[in-house]
Amino acid sequence: MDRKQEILLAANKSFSLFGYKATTMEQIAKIANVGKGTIYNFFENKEVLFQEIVLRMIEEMKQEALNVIIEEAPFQQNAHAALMKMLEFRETHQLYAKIIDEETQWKTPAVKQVIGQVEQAIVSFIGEKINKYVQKGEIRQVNEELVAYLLLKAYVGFVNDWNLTHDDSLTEEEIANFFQDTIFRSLAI
Amino acid sequence: MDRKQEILLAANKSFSLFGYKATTMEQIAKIANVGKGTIYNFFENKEVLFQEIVLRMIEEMKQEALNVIIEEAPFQQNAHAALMKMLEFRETHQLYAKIIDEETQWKTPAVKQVIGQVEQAIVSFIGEKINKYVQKGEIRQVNEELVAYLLLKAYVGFVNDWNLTHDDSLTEEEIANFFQDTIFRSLAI
DNA sequence: AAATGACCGAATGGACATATCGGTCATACA
DNA sequence: TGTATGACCGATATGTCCATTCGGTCATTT
Repeated sequence: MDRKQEILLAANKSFSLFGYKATTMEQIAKIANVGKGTIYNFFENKEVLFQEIVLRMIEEMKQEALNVIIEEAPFQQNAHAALMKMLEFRETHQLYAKIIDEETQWKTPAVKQVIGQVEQAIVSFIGEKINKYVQKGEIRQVNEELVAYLLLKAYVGFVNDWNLTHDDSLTEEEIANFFQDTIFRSLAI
Repeated sequence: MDRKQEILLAANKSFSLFGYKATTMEQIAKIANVGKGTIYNFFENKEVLFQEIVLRMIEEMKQEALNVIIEEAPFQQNAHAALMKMLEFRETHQLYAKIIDEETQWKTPAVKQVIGQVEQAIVSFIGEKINKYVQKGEIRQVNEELVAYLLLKAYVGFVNDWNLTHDDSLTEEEIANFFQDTIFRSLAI
């Protein structure tokens, strides 16, 4: 397999297992079976490597969402299906939320930038989809950025934050049905 | 004025100005014009003092909300009015979010407990109001806890988190109208 | 009975030495 | 000639003192 892929896999494994700070470039190199210097042939630095992994995860998630969206299906059905698909990866999302949170506490501008990029990537993807259905005339005219932002915050809230103050998680169905019943519903014409 | 009130005022001022850690009990005592020991006649420890301040702020907010709610008015109007009233205090809310966030980074169970209490107090207040309108038959039957939780997360999201990735804040009207247009709207029969 | 500040032990922060890590680059290698 | 590599370097983190500060107590005062 090509070295870049190996490095990404190794880094992903190490970040997931030990978090950002506790992962060293040497460790990644060892797992990937490459020299430390090789990593720097592909990635500018540790921060960028991490960013690349996160951004690739988002791309994967976009693809997963697109795979369950049926062009001719009504908005509600597609929204529900896409959300259920995302929820299949909720543990992964929680894990990355935790790692990014660990990074956040440390307040460098680079971290803020990563968070901004992640948020922007997700919000603009959701925003585009919302917009498509607005144009189709299937849902009301709304500020798609605000709706997308709300959806993201709600998702993180129920998948991640909820467990901080509640003993048991909400099930995928509870979450998806609730979204269906509130936010998605409010968009209907 | 009674000493407990003086202490609360002094502590509030100091926490707001310097944050939790940088505020010392001696400092509070000095501002309040009392001996340090006196504080401990009213509050078990620093953590509890802070908690008391936050919980009192929530009580104030509840009162402010109740003051603008008109018993006979429709749900949408009251929800909008209450939200607009809360938004008058958004800077204060942001400030306390920051202080609590500062505390959070430090991960003691006591902090988690405070956060839990704050969340629970807010969610159960909103939940009760939601429930009232459900019983009146003005809004759909929904899981009031989930709706309240969503409203809280959305509020914090737009008032607090939004500014982390955007240069300019949303106006009170933008936020309130958006809520009206999405979450509140979805509750209508 | 309530208020207080001297007092205590624990926690914090500063200073300094050491270790570790991110990142570079001269060399090896293909 | 271009890619891979690990020894090397400077910066940052970690560990270790010790002095100071702070949260919390309590004997004394009011």
